[in-house]
Amino acid sequence: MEASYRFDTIESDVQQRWDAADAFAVKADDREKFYCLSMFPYPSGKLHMGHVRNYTIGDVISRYHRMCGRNVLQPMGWDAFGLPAENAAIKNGVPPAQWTRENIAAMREQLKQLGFAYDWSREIATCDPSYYRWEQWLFIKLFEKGLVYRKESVVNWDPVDQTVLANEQVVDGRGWRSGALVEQRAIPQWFARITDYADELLDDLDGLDGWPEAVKTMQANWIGRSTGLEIDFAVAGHDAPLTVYTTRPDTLHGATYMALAADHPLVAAAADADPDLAVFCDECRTAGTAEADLTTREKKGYRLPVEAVHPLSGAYLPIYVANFVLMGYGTGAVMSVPAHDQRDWEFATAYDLPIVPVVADANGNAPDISEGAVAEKGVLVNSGEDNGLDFEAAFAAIADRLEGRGIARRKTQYRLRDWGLSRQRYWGAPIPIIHCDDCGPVAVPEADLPVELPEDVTPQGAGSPLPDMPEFVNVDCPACGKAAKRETDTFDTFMESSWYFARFTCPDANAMIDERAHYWMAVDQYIGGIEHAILHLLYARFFQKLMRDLGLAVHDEPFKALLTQGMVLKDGAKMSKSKGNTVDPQALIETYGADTVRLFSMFAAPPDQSLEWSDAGVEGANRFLNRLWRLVATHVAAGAVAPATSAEGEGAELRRKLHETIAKVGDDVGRRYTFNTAIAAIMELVNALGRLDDTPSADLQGVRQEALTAIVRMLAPIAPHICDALWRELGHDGLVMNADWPVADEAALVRDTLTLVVQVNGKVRARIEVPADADRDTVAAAAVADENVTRHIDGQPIKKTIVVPGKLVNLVV
RNA sequence: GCCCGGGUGGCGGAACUGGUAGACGCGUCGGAUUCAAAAUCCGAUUCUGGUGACAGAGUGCGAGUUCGAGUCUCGCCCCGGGCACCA
Repeated sequence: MEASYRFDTIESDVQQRWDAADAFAVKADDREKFYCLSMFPYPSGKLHMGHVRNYTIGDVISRYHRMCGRNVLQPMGWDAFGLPAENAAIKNGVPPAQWTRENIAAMREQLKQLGFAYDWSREIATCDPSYYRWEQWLFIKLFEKGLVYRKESVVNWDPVDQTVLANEQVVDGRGWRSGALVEQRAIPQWFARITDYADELLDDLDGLDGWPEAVKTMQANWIGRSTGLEIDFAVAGHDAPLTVYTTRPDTLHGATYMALAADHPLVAAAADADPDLAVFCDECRTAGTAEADLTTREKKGYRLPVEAVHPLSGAYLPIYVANFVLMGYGTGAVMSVPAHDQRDWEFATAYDLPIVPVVADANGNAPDISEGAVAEKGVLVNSGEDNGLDFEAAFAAIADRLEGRGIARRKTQYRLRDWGLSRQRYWGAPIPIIHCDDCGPVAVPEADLPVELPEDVTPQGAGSPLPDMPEFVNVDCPACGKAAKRETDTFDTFMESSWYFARFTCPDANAMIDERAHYWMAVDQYIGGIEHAILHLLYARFFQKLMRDLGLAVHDEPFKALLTQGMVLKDGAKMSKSKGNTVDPQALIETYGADTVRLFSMFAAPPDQSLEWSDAGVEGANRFLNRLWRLVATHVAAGAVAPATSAEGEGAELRRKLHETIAKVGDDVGRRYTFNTAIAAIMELVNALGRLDDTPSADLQGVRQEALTAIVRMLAPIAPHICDALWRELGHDGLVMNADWPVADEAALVRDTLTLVVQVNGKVRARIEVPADADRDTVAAAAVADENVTRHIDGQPIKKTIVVPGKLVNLVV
């Protein structure tokens, strides 16, 4: 064999073997299936390190399960609609369709170079009409079932560019291109009733054992199910009451004012008579719609000339318009209890409103509210007949009383809002609706799907070109036949990524999905960035349930297990062009080969943590592969091999190390997903083999053959090209990916003696060697007998002896 | 601001169930090889004191629980992700 490691010839040769064998195409069979999916990329132009890391993790898991004998599906595709294509079109004058398809071709090439084991026959690009026609179809089904509806909703409007801006395109309240102050405009948009599924989406989290707790917690908090009380406050001089929702009816006695959204009907009426109020309301509306902006801005209010009546005390409470209350949340009105809610406290302090504590602290005293609100639950004070009740009792008593008077209702509420599906953009899937003056919005008939997006178009920057295309817009109403207009909004791109995992199981199905999905779904392992913990993953779970309820799918959840990948950093910061700290994977592949890049990506950090990129570390990974290659070359040169027979001595030691490593690597790769520690263990074993003579005894040569055969298989999922080549150099036939994953020989793991740590008062004072089967007393006696231990005991009586079998002895004096 | 993570040598990280802190790799230093260099190989490498055996300190900061805490509890600081139109 070649004396040195030539990654370039090896990688191209091995990839040709895979292609010739069509090694990654799969179909349903009798074996246990394993569906491994990495989040598909947006085709931005070329791969970045985050992609390399994500897809290497997925490939390692896929190849491991293949070697364990499972029928592994690992597909790849393109999340091809989105804003960057339109930006590129404006900048370069290239149609988004062309730009996107060129990027896909380039990135597909890079993925192939990296040697990922994808079944390319299943490739999907979401901008293809053959894909998005089925989400148009789904939308129509939801429309028929009443699960999508139209309502007014606010968008960021750039008055100069005459276009709707994404939140990302609003910088400090101004349009990123025009610099104009962004306005908020309400326009009719399509929404999906994800709130109808809120309970199921929340409750089913409990069954997702393979998901990180952090993600489940984030989703649960996002859905935010609460049980509270809806209370009507009478408004002096008005017939209509002011309705609020609270999860803390126990604090009702402490309500000292009310706060309303600028768009609340009560405010609108008052604003007609008060120009200053109208101005204030406009200011409230100019701020962005992002929740972060809303909660961090300075709290401002404007007092209305009307007052509310406290339902228990009958006191008159001032009513403010407040810039931190939004009409879109709850009822658009809040009862403010400044003693027990921090936001209310800040507002009350700023506007000099009374702050009345009504929940006692742990000692039963009125809490200290001089520095801020106290939100902890406790026993009521200053609350008249409700004094002394705890949270549950106070909730029940107050709810019962108000319900009895017909001015309150117990209610379960969600923080989750319905999903806005409409985007006023060109590069997306058209919403299959026709607007007719007589019939209203009418679904495009199924036979007319897909509604194809005209592709030979280059947006110029002043909004979507679709409304200006009569050939697209003008159409006859499918219901009455009269002239009508096509909807020109397109879908949110989360639509495409909410069901692609199911389409991969049957990419050519003449339906959204077919029965092949029943075999492959659910995804056994899903891998992607933690930044998708809420939105994408929640929408995908929602779609799975929609597809189930339409009779298309049989599974309740799309992803059995989830691995959230950490970010790739350089110099402690996220890689970005503006910071100039990017690393181009292409250059590294060309310098060191795909296997080195893959190996370093897996070695530098566990997958769920952020990874600090290091060029020196890449060289280290490359050095290791060189060393492994030379080790195999030396071994092969040493000649014929007898089977390993070692029962004692150096051979037995080495075999124990080998089988300990096999056990550890199997656990690290198969259960823990800590590929970094698996690689470290393999490196230790390779180091141990490197200490042998080049031409050892026949016995040791046999052990070395056994070890190298195991190492090459264990490393094959991570560095598949070099391992495939080494597999054949070691005298094996076929592809290493079709070999069996090694299994540890229990007999080789047996130890005669153990090393225990001896502590005196919790400090390590000695290490002792004891027989593996030594009992407690023998171990304790050996510990006390140690010279250094005796010195530290210093004649003092031993009060307590703690023996942890196989680990340590602690002597307490 | 709210929700969710993270913080360990000069650096990336290891320590899985409360039981030897620093595996493995990088870097650095010393040595071998070489005419010389690269590559490769060997050794050392948490800090402080000591020739050494060894001793003391040490896992963001401050308290606590425990025979024993990087790991558990409470309070803080800093960094990152998400916050509904970036994907």
